[in-house]
Amino acid sequence: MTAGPAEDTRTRLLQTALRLFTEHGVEGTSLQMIADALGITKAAVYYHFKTKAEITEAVAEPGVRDLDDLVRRAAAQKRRGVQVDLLLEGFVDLVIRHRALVALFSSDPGIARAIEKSAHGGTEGFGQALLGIFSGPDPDTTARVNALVALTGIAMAGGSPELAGLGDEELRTELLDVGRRLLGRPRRRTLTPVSSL
Amino acid sequence: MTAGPAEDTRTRLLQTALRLFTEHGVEGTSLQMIADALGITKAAVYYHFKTKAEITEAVAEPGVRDLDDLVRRAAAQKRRGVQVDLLLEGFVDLVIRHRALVALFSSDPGIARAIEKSAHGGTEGFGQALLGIFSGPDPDTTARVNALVALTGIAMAGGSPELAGLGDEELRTELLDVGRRLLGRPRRRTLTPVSSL
DNA sequence: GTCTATACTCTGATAGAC
DNA sequence: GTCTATCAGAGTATAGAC
Repeated sequence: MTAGPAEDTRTRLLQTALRLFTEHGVEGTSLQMIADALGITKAAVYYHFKTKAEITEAVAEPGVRDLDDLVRRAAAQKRRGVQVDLLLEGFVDLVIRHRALVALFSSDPGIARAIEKSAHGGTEGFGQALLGIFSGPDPDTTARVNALVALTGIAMAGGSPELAGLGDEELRTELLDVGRRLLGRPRRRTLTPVSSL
Repeated sequence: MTAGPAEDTRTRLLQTALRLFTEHGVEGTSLQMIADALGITKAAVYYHFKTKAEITEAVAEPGVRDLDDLVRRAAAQKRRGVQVDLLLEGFVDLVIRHRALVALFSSDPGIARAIEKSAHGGTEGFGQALLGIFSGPDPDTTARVNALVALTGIAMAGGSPELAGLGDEELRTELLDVGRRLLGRPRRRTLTPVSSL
């Protein structure tokens, strides 16, 4: 948490790792590549992170943290409509804010597993928690399918290179629209800015 | 293509590989694990496939082949409505028929890359082709987002363990419904059976 | 506390004997 | 068609320089 030369190397390492992961995938990025890019040795990398998995977890951590916060905040709401709206808007904002990470996560099991492990402080993946709120209590099959398609579709579309050229605001409006349609929420203008989460 | 003892080992190898890939992911499955499960050595595996990537491609091949056929058949249709309906129904059927494969492909870049390489006989991934038909000519942003969400959502939901307990017919109905909703196609009863593709 | 040197095991992959 | 032997490179690990 404190600043300093050590923290600096650690930070540079994570930035470099994210870049290399994005370019070559997690599997396709070796510790040697990271070390070379930083001008240090493989063993030096190992000093900062005991395993490669620890690096992927640290890279994903900002997104995981935001997602975890979001789920807690949504779960704390009493009315289901508010719960769903808050979760949907928060999720869309999160996908946009962490676009690079989401793109990586959407197409790489290394990151996906890191997220499931590190998050929610427990055994259960919090994909379950998201789905539970989106599909509601005692959901029928249709509700479950719609919730799943909304969740995965928003994440995949948001991370897709296909839409990488879209601006944040436009992408946000589109993803919210499609999410509301799938979840049966009324379409409305929301004034919540992207930076509010 | 001919039957025989060689083909038998090859077949067993691919079955075993799919099972292990599903359990541990592509990256998490070593050639040694495959060899051990078959009671042969790693080098024997290399007799049947020159690289590990060749194994993942061969595992994915049945699904890739069906998808390729589907895209060609859809592209051959003249009217856009027919194109979209045929592609949607075919895609849903395909996801259901190759559930295990889709689950793997949805969460593993090893398989995803194998598919993009081996398919459509060329440089361009045929995810583009699917998207092109779904989003239509000169699509606006909304159409592109809806097509992306439909495509990825159907694949991810169909391959999700969350819906693994659903029967083929029920899953088919649900995925078709959500797909039609996203693509703006009229909901209708279709009599095309799963086995018709 | 930060890093280098070195080495160990396992992976994907190749060559050649049977 | 399968084996043994071997390889370079991966992730992991420790000892020790500074």
